[in-house]
Amino acid sequence: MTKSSPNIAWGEAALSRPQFIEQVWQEGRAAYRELPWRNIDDPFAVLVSEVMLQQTQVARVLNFWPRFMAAFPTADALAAASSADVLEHWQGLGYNRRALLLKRAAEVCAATLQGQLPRSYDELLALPGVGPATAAGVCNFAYRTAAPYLETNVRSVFLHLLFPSQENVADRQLMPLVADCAATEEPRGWNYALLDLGARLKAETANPSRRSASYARQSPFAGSNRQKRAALLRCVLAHPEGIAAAQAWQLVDEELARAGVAPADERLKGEIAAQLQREGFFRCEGGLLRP
DNA sequence: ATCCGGATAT
DNA sequence: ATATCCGGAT
Repeated sequence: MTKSSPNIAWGEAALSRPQFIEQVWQEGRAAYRELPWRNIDDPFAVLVSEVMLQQTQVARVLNFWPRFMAAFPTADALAAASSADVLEHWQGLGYNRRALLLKRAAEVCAATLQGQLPRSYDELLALPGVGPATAAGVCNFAYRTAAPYLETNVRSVFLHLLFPSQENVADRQLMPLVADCAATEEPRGWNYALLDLGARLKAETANPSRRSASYARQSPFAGSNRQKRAALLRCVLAHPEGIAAAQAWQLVDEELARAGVAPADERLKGEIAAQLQREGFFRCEGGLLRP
């Protein structure tokens, strides 16, 4: 049952493979969203959009992708830019690590591929900050070469149509179906249809992806390490000439206080600053935190 | 107060 | 396997 190749178990629903594919094409096309990073062949521009769309919704990315691409139009440009400049353009998008990883990916392309992006899924996957979904996104959308693309909107479509009542559905169950459908003549259009139908389903009904085994609730932001990390980074970026750690933390504590959040204790402050340095967000030179 | 969302390090 | 990483909208 798990192996018979043309007749893999097609979810739990009474929907055949051709019926499923037809329905996704029909409803996905009807729900089509025109987005600035769509229908372009430039793999770097697509990579930037895919990385921004990791853990960040379309509405937010719309405010950032055009400005980012104007500032860093090519992998060479991003590789040559300062981390501070790149992080500045990322502020407000969240999960700042992604910006550093994207810049490192650009540096790999600049150093080893004359500024071009790799063509193959496996080589894309090897780039910093590029996982299975992002690598598949670049293949499908930029190169129009088919690759199984499984992210939240796609997951929602498969769960809604093929696992309508099952809870805790693992990606391991979904992936064979996604891969089966991915073998198409039109990988770009097919995956746009999946994304757009998924987005429509979420707008109309309870998020089907909540029935995914990998769905996780977030811990609260207020009072979190994430909040303090982000505030410290913003503070250091605002002082290009460098700022003493104690002074930076005083400014951060004031900002937290305005948000009704207690200041971090000294031990935590040290750990957060050290962690950010280790990850490459800034350096400590002559007692000054410097982007 | 609750919601949304991929990759990486351990 | 599990913990961690952001911020705005609602």
